[in-house]
Amino acid sequence: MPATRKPAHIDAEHAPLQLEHFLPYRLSILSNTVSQTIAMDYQSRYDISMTEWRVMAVLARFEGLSAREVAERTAMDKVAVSRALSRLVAAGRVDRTTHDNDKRRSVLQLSAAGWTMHDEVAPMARARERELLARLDPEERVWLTRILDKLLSKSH
Amino acid sequence: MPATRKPAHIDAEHAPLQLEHFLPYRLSILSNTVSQTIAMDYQSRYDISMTEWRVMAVLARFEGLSAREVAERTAMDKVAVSRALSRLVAAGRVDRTTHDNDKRRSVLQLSAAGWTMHDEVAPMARARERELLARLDPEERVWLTRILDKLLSKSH
DNA sequence: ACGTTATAGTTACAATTGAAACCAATTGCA
DNA sequence: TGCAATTGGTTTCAATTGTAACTATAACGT
Repeated sequence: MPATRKPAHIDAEHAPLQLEHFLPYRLSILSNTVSQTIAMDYQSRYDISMTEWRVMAVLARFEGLSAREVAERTAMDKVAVSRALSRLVAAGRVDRTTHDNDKRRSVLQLSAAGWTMHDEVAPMARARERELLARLDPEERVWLTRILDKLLSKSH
Repeated sequence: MPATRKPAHIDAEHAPLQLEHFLPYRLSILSNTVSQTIAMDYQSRYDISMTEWRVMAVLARFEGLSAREVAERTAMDKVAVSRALSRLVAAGRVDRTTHDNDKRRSVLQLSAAGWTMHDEVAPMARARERELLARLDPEERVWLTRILDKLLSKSH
């Protein structure tokens, strides 16, 4: 138990950062904790990574996307999407065909097995989200949504 | 420009996740964006990673920590800390000695060069944090702090 | 004091990730 | 047309990270 420690510099000479009050650091800790909790749910049961799950999630909502479109919607880069897809296709969770009018593009959709898995994982993910939100008052939940909307909006 | 796309399933049969409204996903995007912006500031100027910067930040506040204590305060695991430290010591930014009464423990502190760098980077990091917070109203900033305090508190 | 267990930190090896180069198909346009 | 530039996607190689094993020292229990 390392109790309170003497700060290196009591004077403001160096003005060191207080990590535990530094917003970027706090966001990083929270995000990692939350994502890891959810990831544990599916990584143990199914053999799937967070990136693969995100790809499946967008394909559940939008059928027939190309890999590039998946990349856009998941905020992943195209290499990561390519790798996730090759695993998903190999595992039989995603069907990949070629676009009729553009042989470069792939046309992606969940397979039957992919849907089955999705329908098991999606409720778990939502349950974790609810758990998290349950720690806030209704009022706080509204503010959080509003704050994230602002901070995530592209136009600065 | 892929306009609005037809959802794969209009009926609630599969209840797909809406990633863009899913809290864990939004936290992840925000956290990554923010951290990367700050990291760009120092990665280009100095040759240093985010983990190394975090180690320096805690050593700026608390002199003479051991590696394990650094790990605790940065929420990094001990291997990551060990690696960060070996680079920092090699680069002459951190001085490492051995604890008098326990030869296993290291005693760490920023070197003069480390302090110089710290004093240049810390204000930049704070400036980025201010930039981010400037996008919120004062009221929202208060709520955000309160919400993060709650979500980060250990006792669930 | 002595053997067992625990702790601090590093090393080694595998798995993951990132960046650049690459291939193939398509588009733009002289 | 035909050829340069662009786009969709994959591959390759290096760098980063994660996990387990390991070394050295210290603490504990008898």
